[in-house]
Amino acid sequence: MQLSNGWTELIEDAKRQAAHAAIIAAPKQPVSSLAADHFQSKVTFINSREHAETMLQLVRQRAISHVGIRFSYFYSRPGVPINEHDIAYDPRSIRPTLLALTFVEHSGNTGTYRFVVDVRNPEVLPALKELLKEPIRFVGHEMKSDLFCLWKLRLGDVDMLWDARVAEGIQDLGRLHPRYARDKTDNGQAAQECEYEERFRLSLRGTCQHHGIRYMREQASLERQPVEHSAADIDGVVEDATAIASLYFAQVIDATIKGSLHHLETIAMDWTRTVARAEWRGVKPAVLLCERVREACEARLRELESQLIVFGIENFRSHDCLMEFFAKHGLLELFINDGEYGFDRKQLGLYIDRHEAMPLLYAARHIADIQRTGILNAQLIGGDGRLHALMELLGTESLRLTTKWPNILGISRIMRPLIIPETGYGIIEIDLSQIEVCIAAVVYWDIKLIHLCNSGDVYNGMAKLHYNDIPEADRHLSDKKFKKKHGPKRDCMKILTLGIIYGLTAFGISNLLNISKHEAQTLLEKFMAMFPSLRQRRDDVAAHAALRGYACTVSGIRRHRAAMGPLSDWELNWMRNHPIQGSAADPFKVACNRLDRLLRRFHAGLIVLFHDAVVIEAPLSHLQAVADLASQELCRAVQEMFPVLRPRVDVNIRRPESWNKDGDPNSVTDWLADPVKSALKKFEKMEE
DNA sequence: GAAGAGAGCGCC
DNA sequence: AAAGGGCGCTCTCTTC
Repeated sequence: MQLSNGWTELIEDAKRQAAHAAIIAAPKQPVSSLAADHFQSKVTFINSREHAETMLQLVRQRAISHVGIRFSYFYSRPGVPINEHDIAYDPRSIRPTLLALTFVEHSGNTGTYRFVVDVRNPEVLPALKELLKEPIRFVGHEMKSDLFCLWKLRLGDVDMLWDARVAEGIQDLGRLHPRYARDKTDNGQAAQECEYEERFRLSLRGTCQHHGIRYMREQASLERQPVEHSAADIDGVVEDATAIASLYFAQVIDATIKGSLHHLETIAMDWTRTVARAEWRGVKPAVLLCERVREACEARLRELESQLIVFGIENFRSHDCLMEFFAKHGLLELFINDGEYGFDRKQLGLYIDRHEAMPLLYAARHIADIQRTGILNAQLIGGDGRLHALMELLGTESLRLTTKWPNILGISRIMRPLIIPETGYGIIEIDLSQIEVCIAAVVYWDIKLIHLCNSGDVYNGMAKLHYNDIPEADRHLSDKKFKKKHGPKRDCMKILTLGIIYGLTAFGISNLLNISKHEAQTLLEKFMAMFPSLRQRRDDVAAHAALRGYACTVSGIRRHRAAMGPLSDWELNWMRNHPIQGSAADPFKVACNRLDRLLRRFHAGLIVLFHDAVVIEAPLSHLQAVADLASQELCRAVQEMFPVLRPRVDVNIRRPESWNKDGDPNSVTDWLADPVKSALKKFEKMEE
């Protein structure tokens, strides 16, 4: 390990900070006891250095349990309209105006001390910075914006935080899943009502209402720039901070009752900070390359569209147009599936040589898809030249992250080189290999599967067990060579394994492998017979979950069903899956939380957080050290939580000049050379 | 004309 | 009878 590199910078940073701190933190007078009563039952406005230091002294003298914090702010850049309802703001353009702090004291002198700090006056900042280092629980609501304000003001971090929105969101997961609303289907509005209800439930007002705390404030506009603080602004932000402070104990008790306190304390709260920092940091788009991709898409699509019109396809995006076209050529029966006609790419690919128009159609679909790549939207680039995708912590029932504007997690693999590092930096990606299979093995405690997971490529191992026609000599090949020689067998094992995790049926397998239902059934039976305890425990766990009404991860996060009566197929599926998907997220988040702190010494940072992989932007001089550290932390976190596992990582570090898949930084330029040919690449071999 | 549903595609 | 867990995004078509 070469950790020593980064320490030089760290120490220099510390020296600079120490020199700075010596100037600002030296107390002017000896410490004297402040009359605490004086600060109770009123709001103290802080707009000078002297007042800020008094506040700091008071906090240090009192036995504070926690503090509710709330910034008021606006965005100096106008937001980018995404649709009728949503506006994307550049987080870097945030302008904090006020900070309300409600300190809660619970020993002897029970009560609160309420302050509002005018953070537009730089004089108050040094004392504030000191205050944030105090070992107090800082409680916020949707703390991402509070953290952005702290970072904008260069006030550093808060160590112990509690996000009341996250705490609320983690309880009762699953109850408002839109699927329940849809299945009841008396009216189509149900799903939307679900979303609205969820939004209200997680709002400060909704959360206060749930816990019986009085709170009536309306949210202020984010683009209005207050010239002077009105009394209403000040009252409002104080009311927020005070309500937030009141929520803390109620939520801790609630979380204790519902079994999620441990998860909140050890994973979720730090995760909010980790994710906020990734959003704050953003990713850098290769602007010129994006432009070239945009132009290529437009040009090629125009060509393809006019060619398709010759064949009578006026609009290749229209289902009806395709129906008409295929009916005219007597090809419609190729696309029938369960009484419906589907023209998805798999089906088009299957019959690509049935008509001259098919390849054109296939290519047009592909290119239209590339055109939708979110990072091509130049409007979303922030003032710092980077894309700050919105990262939502509570976007899924399994507590995986979701991203939007742009959906950075959904960028097609070949388009990843559109993300590049800043000058002097490189991009690396580290994946936990086959982690969900490993977690399934542990959660459902199948010794045989655990052993396979620990002894190398798990799909290779399964193939060796499953197929008895593999020559003895091949069984001792390296994973890489085995994979190359017995690729199809390995792929089959992979699909069957995903079947365990995702609840695939024989019907689904027959579709995926293009085999008959009967063959699929036989294959699945034989496969499941290899792991009898996995099957048994998987069904036991689901049966218990059904009785309780919720599935549970290893750290105690529950996903509830919202219906009574017998389980639907879908519910059975997620009840089997949630313990795996949700539990796999835990060690991943723990590792990211540690990396969020550890990478700072290298001036490196996490930029994309997948569900089992991290993308890191790091100075070229420390690239290897950062990769080693990240690999180590990812493996360590898995091992701490699941000591029986021997996790491995895949490190993609060879071409750090861009984000890429499997070390290929040229996938975008290759695509640009001939987009149509690229789209049809998989059919080339068939023609030869 | 707005909004929802569904299809289809991308990611893990 | 349905048939693959978790998502975001965009386009078309229908409905209110």
